[in-house]
Amino acid sequence: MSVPLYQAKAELFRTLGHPVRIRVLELLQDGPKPVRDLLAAIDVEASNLSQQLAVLRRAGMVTSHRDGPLVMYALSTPDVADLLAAGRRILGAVLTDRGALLDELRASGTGR
Amino acid sequence: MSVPLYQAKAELFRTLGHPVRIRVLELLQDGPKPVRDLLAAIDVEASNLSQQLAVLRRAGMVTSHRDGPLVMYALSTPDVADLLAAGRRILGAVLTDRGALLDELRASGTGR
DNA sequence: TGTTGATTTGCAGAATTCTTCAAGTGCTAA
DNA sequence: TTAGCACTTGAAGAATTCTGCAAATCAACA
Repeated sequence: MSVPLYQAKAELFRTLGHPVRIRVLELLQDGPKPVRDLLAAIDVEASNLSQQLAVLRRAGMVTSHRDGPLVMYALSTPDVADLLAAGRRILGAVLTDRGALLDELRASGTGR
Repeated sequence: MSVPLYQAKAELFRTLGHPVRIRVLELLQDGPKPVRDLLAAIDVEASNLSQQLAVLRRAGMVTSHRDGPLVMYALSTPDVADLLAAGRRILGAVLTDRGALLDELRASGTGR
């Protein structure tokens, strides 16, 4: 398999590797939203949000268009929702393993 | 939703945001493998591979154990395969959109 | 035409992540 | 017990990514 392909895959995941970007995508799962709403929901500076939106745009994960005074954003494909769901599942699996480990650690006596 | 949760999700995806780490996970989909095999398949320095394996281990995505002179690695949960598959799907969607855009760009005449 | 609200852009410094080199550990077999 | 794979760890410099501030753009409206 070609190296550039691995590169592309890595970049795709890296695009999701930021809390603000994840939140934006999750909010957009419910449908298109103007920046103003994202800003109200996320607690980040406007310029920072805009930078993160630019990252998502460059990666082709969202699209935007101006609607009067507002700029609307939307997921470019509903597949994004699948990816987020898959992420949630793994996080669940990993965290419960961690939890189990933590319990085991505590039960083992001396701790740390 | 709590901020640490978004942090955790972002870290999960960020873990996948590296070509070598992606390749390792894809290779491990076929079953456990010793480092030596990964090294033969990936074209990266041993110490670098080891660093990337450590990242995957810390994130809880793979587990390792020594088997005689070799160290074996395995996916910690098969859910990882789903995530990779979801990634492939989105990459497909995004790249075809890009392709379409590129075609449109070319057809439009002046280019750029 | 002058303002104001909404969003983006350009940057600089801080923080992270990558890559590589050198050195260290664990196991096996001569 | 020494030699030699198989891997991991530590550390430093290079490269990339984040964050916030100031300034610019764009539309609508008084």
